[in-house]
Amino acid sequence: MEKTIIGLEQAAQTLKLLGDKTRLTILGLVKNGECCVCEFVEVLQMSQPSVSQHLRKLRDAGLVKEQRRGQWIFYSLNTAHETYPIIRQVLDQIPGQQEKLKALAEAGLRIQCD
Amino acid sequence: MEKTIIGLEQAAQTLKLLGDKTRLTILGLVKNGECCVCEFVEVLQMSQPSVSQHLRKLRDAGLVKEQRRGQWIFYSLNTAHETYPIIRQVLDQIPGQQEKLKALAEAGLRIQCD
DNA sequence: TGAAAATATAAGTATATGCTTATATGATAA
DNA sequence: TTATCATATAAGCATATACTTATATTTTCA
Repeated sequence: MEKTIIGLEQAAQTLKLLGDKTRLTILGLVKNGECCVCEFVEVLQMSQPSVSQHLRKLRDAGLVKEQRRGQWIFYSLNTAHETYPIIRQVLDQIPGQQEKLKALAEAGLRIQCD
Repeated sequence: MEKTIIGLEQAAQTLKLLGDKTRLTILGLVKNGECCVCEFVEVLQMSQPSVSQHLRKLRDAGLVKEQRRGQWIFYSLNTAHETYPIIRQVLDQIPGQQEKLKALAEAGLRIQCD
């Protein structure tokens, strides 16, 4: 009656990526939409290279996808990935990060592209 | 509408513990019952000190609890812990480890105490 | 074309992690 | 009490991780 999709090894690798406060916050931020790197930098209050390196790990594992729009690169959850169900479960059980994006928007720092 | 119980920091710390193949297997093994250390050693095919060290991490974080019975120490899921819901969700999404315990039982290596 | 902005990558470093071997503790049985 | 079994702990070591600073790449705009 099990409907396990991913193997234990891949689950462990995915959970290791989630087991970091910065990356977990990043995933919480893109839970309902996309963000660009400078927004992560602003919200997380950490250096741009450090943020980029975390994003690369998430992207290499397929957990997020990137899309360039102009000079910005936007990251979003890769809902098509096989690990997405487990990630969704986890994200639904931790505090939402939406209010941080709201604060960004109120400060006029949210990036909007057309 | 969020019913998040644990904070992001604690979630990250818990997920880091789950992000290891050995520990994830251990949790899978105690998903439906308790096991003693020698059973973990047998199933995982790794050294006893290494297993003990993983168990200590899980116990220190409160994810599992231990109970001594005779010369054996049995470990089981700490269902009362605040991180239990998230752990349960994860365990329900990875392959079960029950068949390994079944193999142990058939080999007459399962520990039974009264 | 050239400068500036956004992002990525590389290299270096300090700390964390997971194993090993050796030893300690605690319970049982002779 | 002494030996043995099950488990825990300590110390040492190799690798992984997450940051820093410096530099490269790509896009936009003047």
